Amino acid sequence: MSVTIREVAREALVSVATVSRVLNGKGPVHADTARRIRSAAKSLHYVPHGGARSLITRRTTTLGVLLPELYGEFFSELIRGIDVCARRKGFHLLVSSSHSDRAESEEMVRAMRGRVDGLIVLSPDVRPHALKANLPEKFPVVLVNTAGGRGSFDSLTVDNFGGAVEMVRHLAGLGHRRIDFLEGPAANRDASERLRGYRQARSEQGLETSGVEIPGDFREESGYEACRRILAARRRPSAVFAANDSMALGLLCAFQEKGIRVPQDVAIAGFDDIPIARYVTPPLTSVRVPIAELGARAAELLIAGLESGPAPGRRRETLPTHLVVRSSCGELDGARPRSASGTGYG
Amino acid sequence: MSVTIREVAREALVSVATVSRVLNGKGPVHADTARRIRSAAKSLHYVPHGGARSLITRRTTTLGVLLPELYGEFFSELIRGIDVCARRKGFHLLVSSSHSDRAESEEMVRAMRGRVDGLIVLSPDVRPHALKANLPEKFPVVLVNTAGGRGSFDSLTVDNFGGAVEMVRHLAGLGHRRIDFLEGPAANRDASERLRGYRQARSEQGLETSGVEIPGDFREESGYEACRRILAARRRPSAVFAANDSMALGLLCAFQEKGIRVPQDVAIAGFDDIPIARYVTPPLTSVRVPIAELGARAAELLIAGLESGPAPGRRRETLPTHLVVRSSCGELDGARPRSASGTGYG
DNA sequence: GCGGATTGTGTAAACGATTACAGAGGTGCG
DNA sequence: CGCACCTCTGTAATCGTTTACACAATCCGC
Repeated sequence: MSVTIREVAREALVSVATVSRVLNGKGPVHADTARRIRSAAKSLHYVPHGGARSLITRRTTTLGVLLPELYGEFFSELIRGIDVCARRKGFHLLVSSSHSDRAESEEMVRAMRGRVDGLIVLSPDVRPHALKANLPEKFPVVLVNTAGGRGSFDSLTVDNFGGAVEMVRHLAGLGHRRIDFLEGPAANRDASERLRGYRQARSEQGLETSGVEIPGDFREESGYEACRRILAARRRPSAVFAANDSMALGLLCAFQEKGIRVPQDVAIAGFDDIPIARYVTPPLTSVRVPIAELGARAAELLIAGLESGPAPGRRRETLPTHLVVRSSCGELDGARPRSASGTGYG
Repeated sequence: MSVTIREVAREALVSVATVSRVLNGKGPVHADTARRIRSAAKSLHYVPHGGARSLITRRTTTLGVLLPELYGEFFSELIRGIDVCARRKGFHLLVSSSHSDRAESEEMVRAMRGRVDGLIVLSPDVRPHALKANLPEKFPVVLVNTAGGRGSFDSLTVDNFGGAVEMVRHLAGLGHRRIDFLEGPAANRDASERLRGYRQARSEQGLETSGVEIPGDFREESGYEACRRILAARRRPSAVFAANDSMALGLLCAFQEKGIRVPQDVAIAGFDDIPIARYVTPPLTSVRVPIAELGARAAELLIAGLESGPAPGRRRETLPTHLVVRSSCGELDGARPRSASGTGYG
């Protein structure tokens, strides 16, 4: 079928060992021989067989990435971050997404054996113990935004809690006393941390608390729907803090259709700072989440662990978030913060 | 290091052949023996080594996906589509993105040897001949939205040309005589096809033609920037057709900041129908591109070719696009088309 | 009780690479 | 000249599987 090292050897009139040496740059080989081998390899379109190679070297130079069903740009940003870092260090990516139930996740974990050197896991469905049961002893794993990474594996999170706290303080600082919160999916770790931050800051600031949490699912549609509940309430909020930007934008759209002015009648804030956030009217105040950096850092951590053997101790890192103030909360008078404020999403 | 089939065999007091037979469900094995083997495998956390296995079976049950540096949701949607289909057929995905120059692309192609059974290629940088030079004879490949797939490989496209034509006709039908076009990146195939469609329909409809094409790069920022050029022109367009939604939204934002009303003062249309398009004010008229289906179809085509040997003839498919009319062009009077109009992006 | 399936299992040869080891030839030095 | 030591190359073992083939035991119909 496809050409092997043996055929290259025959063509160049040498043994397979010498071919291997030339192609991997190891061991001393006569310049003429090397030239002959290289030209034979090229003319035969020889490419070494990854599987065979990894069998003996015990390395695949491939990182596995396990993802849940994800909606929107988070996924692609994260992959991009991981990929950039992995590529720089000479690694490939074996990605598997869209697995929602736990059995399927575990199946994926098993399928990665012998194909990857380490794993980056994002699925909140994969419990640490399930990972352990399906992986070789001491297999390198980095958990990202996953619940209960306690002790077993290296793990990485963004400071969802801190970002939410900061946003609520910002809103309170602008004089808002009643701030509704538009929740994300109940099972989602990021969502619950943002909710926790909101609650903490709300009570810390002594804000109103009656019936101000509205269910949502991170999608534009649910933000749009939330409008109805907000308008139906006896007392209306002066600000709404959505657990992510997509919902904030859905809500913004709904408000504008009803003739409710933002930010004059009600302020809106989001979370994530997706690229479009600064290009809606009014531009959306949000919390910048360094998604690409999160991915890159995960890859970095994993590869470091790969090269230096098992890590000394389990690491747990939290990446900071940053408040991005735009005019949807009335702070600025229509001036649009330009890209000089940092893109990071490019 | 990690447990092999040999250790399972020893534990279950049988030969490796029998273990393999049980785990793959081939050949007759005594029920008791099978039970013993299965329990040994489970207690040892045995997982077969993918590399070793693929070496002998000559199958990896993995599909390679080659992507360029991509911006926005196109990437994640496409991957999702591919993944859903691949998973259903029992395949994994080896993804590689962010390779921009050609040498790097070729390197990636080579790296896939022995790791994947077939390739889905999106990079416009990978010329067909470069593919041929770096792949085994008859290696299954499906090209997606790539220039010059003429003859060599199966290929798949969306009807960018037709979609653009349809949009211009729609705008002309609303009475617009001067329709500016906001271009995508010059090297991008989708962008150039959309431009071609725009030009074709423009001349077909006998519309104005002087200096109405504005450079852009598919990003919000360039749509925002385009506003300046449009306002500086001697004659202003009554409609602007952007080569993608991101730019359309950037332009919309810029217009609104200048107090120019959409659609009363100027109409705006986009291309792609990204989820946010129906949640801006006013909702954006666009062209629906079935990205996820595109990915799914690519995977389907590839897998079909895998299972039935080399395809009879090279196939070339074009997926249809659909006009999605919302109020940004003045057709509707503020009523927002609801998700009943078909999501497909969920 | 005897050939011929049938069933259950083991032995060993692949698959395509890497690499330890050894050997061949040349060089420098005492 | 002999010995140690390079440089260059080949032989063969190895990685963890699958599977063709061989073989033993059991079963069936006569």
